[in-house]
Amino acid sequence: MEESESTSDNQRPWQSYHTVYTNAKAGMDGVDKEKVQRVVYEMSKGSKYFENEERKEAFIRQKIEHMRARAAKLSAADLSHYQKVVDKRVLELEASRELSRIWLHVDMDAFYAAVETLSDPSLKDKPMAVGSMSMISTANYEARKFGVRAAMPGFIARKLCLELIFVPTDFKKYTHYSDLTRKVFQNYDPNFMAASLDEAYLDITEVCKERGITGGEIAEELRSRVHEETGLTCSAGVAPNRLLAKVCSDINKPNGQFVLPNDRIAVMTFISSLPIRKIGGIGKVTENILRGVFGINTCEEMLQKGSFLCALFSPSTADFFLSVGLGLGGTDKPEARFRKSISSERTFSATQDATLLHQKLADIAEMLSADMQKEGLLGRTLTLKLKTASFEITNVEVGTAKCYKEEVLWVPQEDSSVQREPEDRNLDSNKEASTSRNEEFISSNQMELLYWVDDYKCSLCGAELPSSFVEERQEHSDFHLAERLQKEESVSEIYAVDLTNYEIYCQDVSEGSCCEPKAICYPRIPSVPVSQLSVSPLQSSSNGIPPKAHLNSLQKGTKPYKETTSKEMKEAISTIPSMSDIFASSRAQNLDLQLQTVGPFFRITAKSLESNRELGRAEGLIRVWFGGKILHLDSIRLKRDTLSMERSIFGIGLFIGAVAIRYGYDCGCRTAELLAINDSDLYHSKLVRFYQRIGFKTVYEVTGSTIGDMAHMLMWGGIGTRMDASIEELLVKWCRRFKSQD
DNA sequence: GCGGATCAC
DNA sequence: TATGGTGATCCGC
Repeated sequence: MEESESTSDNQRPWQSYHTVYTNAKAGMDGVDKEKVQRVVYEMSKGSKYFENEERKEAFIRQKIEHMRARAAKLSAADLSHYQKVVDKRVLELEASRELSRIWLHVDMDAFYAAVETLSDPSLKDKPMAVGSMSMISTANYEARKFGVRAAMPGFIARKLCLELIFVPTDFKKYTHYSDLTRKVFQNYDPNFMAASLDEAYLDITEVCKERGITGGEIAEELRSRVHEETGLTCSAGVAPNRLLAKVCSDINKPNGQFVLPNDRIAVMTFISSLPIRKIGGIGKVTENILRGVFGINTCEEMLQKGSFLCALFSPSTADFFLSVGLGLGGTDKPEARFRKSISSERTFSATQDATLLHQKLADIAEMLSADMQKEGLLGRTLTLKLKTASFEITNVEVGTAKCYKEEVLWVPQEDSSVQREPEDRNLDSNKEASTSRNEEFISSNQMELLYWVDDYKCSLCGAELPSSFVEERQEHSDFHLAERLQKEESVSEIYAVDLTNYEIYCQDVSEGSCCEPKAICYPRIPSVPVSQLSVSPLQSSSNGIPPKAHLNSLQKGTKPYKETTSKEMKEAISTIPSMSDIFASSRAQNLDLQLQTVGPFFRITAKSLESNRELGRAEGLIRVWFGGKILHLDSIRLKRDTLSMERSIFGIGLFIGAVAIRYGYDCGCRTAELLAINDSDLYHSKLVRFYQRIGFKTVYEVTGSTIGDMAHMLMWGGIGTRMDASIEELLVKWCRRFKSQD
């Protein structure tokens, strides 16, 4: 069997390319499947998409082999044990069989295409597809004769049918007609379950009883009423449960119906020869596995191979398979279903342009944000999805309660036209420069190692500090840290501002990392053409209340923030340094601090009152996130002049930080976030320690070693340590520092 | 809880 | 030239 397949592969290679398009589908009878297969193969061959499909198929084959081996290892004793499990489970499932309800599944015929034909009757009888050259949503029956079908890219469809007419999708129109159909459904089951714009499940038990007519008669009537209301045809299936009703509605498509009586024998007969692929939930992969490993083709065989299924699949999956074999599924009252996620994704041509990618992310984030606002929803988990040019997909998920790395989701506060100042992006330059700089930097690290000679003298400058001066030693160490950072800055003008680093990341990811998740060895990751953002799961919120209030009132067991604050904390908050405290205190140190804001962005500069020269600055922005506002710190940098000063580096950093934090507090932020960039291990650890001393806590290490980190790096502009701090806690912690100076 | 995979429309 | 967008679920760590 295998051999004959592989020899035929050599002569007719298209036979080995398994697309979903050749799968039996209504209106596809009489199609020259061989030709379709060949055309699809010829059009796909050599493309990135094709290569990815081959990878996926190889993976599935491997999975099948693995499972075969496991099945072969099962002993007679194992099998008899699992057979007992099956017998017991089948009895239980059988006992749960529900034959008293009548379900109806309605499925509009070629819905989008039919609606388009209503608005343009000239399309009637012509092969037509709704969609674009890249993707087809629906094809009318004329087009299906050529093998054109949903989910097929348009350019392949055109090859199959040269006269094919393309009509762009128009969801407004489809929604309108969908609403019309639903008004009809309403009359038969006010609680009908809409499965999509063009499909619904109705529990018609009551209507049948009340009117004393059969399910088939209801189906006829409903279909003709739908036609009267919309001019569209639909097909229906009537059966004792939803799973079967769905299968039935497909049997006499289009414009037909099929009734499966509420009778156990009828159901079992129906199911016995039914190909498993007809069952909702069994797709291409599952079908291949079940056939490849166990030789299962029909639902009946699910029961025959029950012991194997129980042995090799999880209980829930095995349960599903067994109920399919029994023709069970979906009879429960439709419970209130609520949305569990909301997402936005876009496909674009491959690029490595970091600015462009960032813009895409921002756009998508905006769309998502808008959708969520429209729906009045809040998220708890954020997922970033990336699809590379080779169609590999990777997700990064993050709980927003723990971590706020979604810089891309900042929502401009009032003026959305505010742009980042151009200064921030003046380094669209060469990664070579950056890389070599790093190498040089690393190689020179050793001479920069600080230790205390004889536990007394600084190895770098000879300063003398006994070990008992813990704080002073730390500050001295920070001094050298800043010195080092400063030197680097002098090599390349701007170091600390992010965004410009994207190029490095893209480069590192694309050429540096070889990723081997699971058994497949992927080649290098190329550019990143697709990105998706989604948020899940959701907690809905009633209208009009600001997000902050929502989060508090919705999180179970979590009292509003203020209430959880301890008494001591409350007292401390009342004494936290005000902005004027901080400014006064800084002037006492001959420091001139300034805070500038442009829209959501801010910059804090520290100048020497004596020399009027800049000593350091911090930049960042206030971004709105679902749980409230967040103070996002891009950088805290200290200037060269700072190094020659007597006063502690830590002190100046603290002053600048304090203004930023106080500003964030005044803006209503509860959290501050930053990335301690890791360009070299030595200074990174010091940087982290510096921020730790200020009061930040590590939330995540972005190492760049996993595919997933790619997303982090895109968002944060580098590898390093993501750190967060509670703004109130910081201010409380610092209060003595500033109050006492007053 | 996270990330990958599958499925449906 | 070119293979989508949205939402759900399950499995394995």
